[in-house]
Amino acid sequence: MSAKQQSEREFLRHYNIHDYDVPLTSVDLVILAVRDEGLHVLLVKRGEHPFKEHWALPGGFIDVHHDQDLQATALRKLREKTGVDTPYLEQLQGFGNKTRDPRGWSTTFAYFALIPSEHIELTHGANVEAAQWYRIDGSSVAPHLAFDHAHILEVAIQRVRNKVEYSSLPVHLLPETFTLSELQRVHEIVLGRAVDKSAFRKRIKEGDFLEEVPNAWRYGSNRPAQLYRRRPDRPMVFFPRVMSGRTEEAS
Amino acid sequence: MSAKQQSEREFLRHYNIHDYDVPLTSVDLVILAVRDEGLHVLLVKRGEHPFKEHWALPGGFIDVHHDQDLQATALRKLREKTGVDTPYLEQLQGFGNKTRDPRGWSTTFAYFALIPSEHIELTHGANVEAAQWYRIDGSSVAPHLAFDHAHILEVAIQRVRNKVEYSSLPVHLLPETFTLSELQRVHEIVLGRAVDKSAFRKRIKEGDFLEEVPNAWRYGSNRPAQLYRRRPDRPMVFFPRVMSGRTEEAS
DNA sequence: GCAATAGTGTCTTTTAGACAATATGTT
DNA sequence: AACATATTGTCTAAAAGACACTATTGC
Repeated sequence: MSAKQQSEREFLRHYNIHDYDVPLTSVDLVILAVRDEGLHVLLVKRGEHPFKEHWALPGGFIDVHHDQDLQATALRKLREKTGVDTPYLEQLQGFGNKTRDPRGWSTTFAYFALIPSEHIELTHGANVEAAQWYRIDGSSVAPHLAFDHAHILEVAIQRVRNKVEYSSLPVHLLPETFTLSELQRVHEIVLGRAVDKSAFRKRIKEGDFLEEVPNAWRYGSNRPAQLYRRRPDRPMVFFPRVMSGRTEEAS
Repeated sequence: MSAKQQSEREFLRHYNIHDYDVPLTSVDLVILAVRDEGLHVLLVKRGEHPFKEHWALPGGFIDVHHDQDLQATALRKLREKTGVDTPYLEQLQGFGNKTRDPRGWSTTFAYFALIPSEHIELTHGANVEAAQWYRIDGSSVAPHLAFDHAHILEVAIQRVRNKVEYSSLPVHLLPETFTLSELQRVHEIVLGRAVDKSAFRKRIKEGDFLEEVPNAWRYGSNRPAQLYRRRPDRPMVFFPRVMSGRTEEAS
């Protein structure tokens, strides 16, 4: 072993994180789903201090003994609350300051997850009294949430709305298979405005991140619609142009 | 005081962060500048363990007694290294896992800063032996950096390259006043390819985030060029379309 | 005048938006 | 056939790319 390594080893032997004043570090989740023609976020009622009895984003501390990385912490929390195992999960942003948590300097890594609304069973984990879907109306903010969670939620909604304009993100709000009209509807719901059918379909086909499910159709009292599914090899597509959206409101 | 508040107060009296196993939390900075016709990142040589003597991104721990929030920590670090006080500063992403730091589970909030290359004085703060500008070539990664800093740098470069395509970001790499040609050159340097003059100028004017400096010109052995400066009321502009960039390499 | 860079104009290409037309199922 | 929604086509509009042209300085 080199002298350099020896020296580093010596340093580590005496290092103890408890000797330092460090901030709290947590992971919080903005879990989004489309249900009942509206975008919804999952909130939980806190069962423990601080902010006991307040509604909050699901989240918690990193388990330094079991979590491999931040994403693992986020996935663990998501699984605990929803049972969903393979969502679309993306880091939103970090938040951290002196005042957001009464316990002291605190930071959080906020993630957002998109999940298909079907077959979600809300489970009440430890420290949680209740969980519920809260509808996102316009750009209005949620009611009074614990910590700075109202702010985090706002940032998340903005990010998702924005990303819908130029990426294939919204497919993750739909189940395995879906029709183009259903996909268009999801876009309209998230954006809060109508989208031109023809332009939308041209754009999606151009993006080439979907494939037809052979011989699979959605039937109704009208012409059947082709079912599509995501192409697993194209997890995310970015369009070179945003939907400029001069179109009127969604119906 | 309500029973609820009483209860929360009681909880906080007994709370002590040192009772828990928590991860390390730091803030790291990717400081970028254009100098000598190339994009450069500021690296420092670590003076302390771990990774003593290794090159790393500047950064450090949150000072829970003095820093108000994460941004303040980042600004403090930036000021310590460069003397720059009002850069463009944006949070890049959080990174955190079990293995990135030999001291144990560790997280970092990575920021990137864009600074004009003029009049930067590199200062060696505490725990730092040396600081230097490292040139970013193509998409190649930096040499062996401490921790996962090579990865963080890579993500930062990607983010900046991407953002240059659809936003007014690059003005922050230039001094107070500059010509459109100089701005175009910065775009070309960051993107690594040539940009069409006419299209570029139309786009910039369309964006309307610059204003002419009255009666201010850059002289040379050619036609003088109008000097421009940022419009303070339009800190960032996003274009509805990316520069698709079918153009050849930069000269 | 010549070199060099600043700045503009014109034509083409691409893709979204508007909106009409056609297709195919159910009732 | 009537209806409802799926799917496609046609025309227009907006903005970028290619590239040529003009403008203004120093030498």
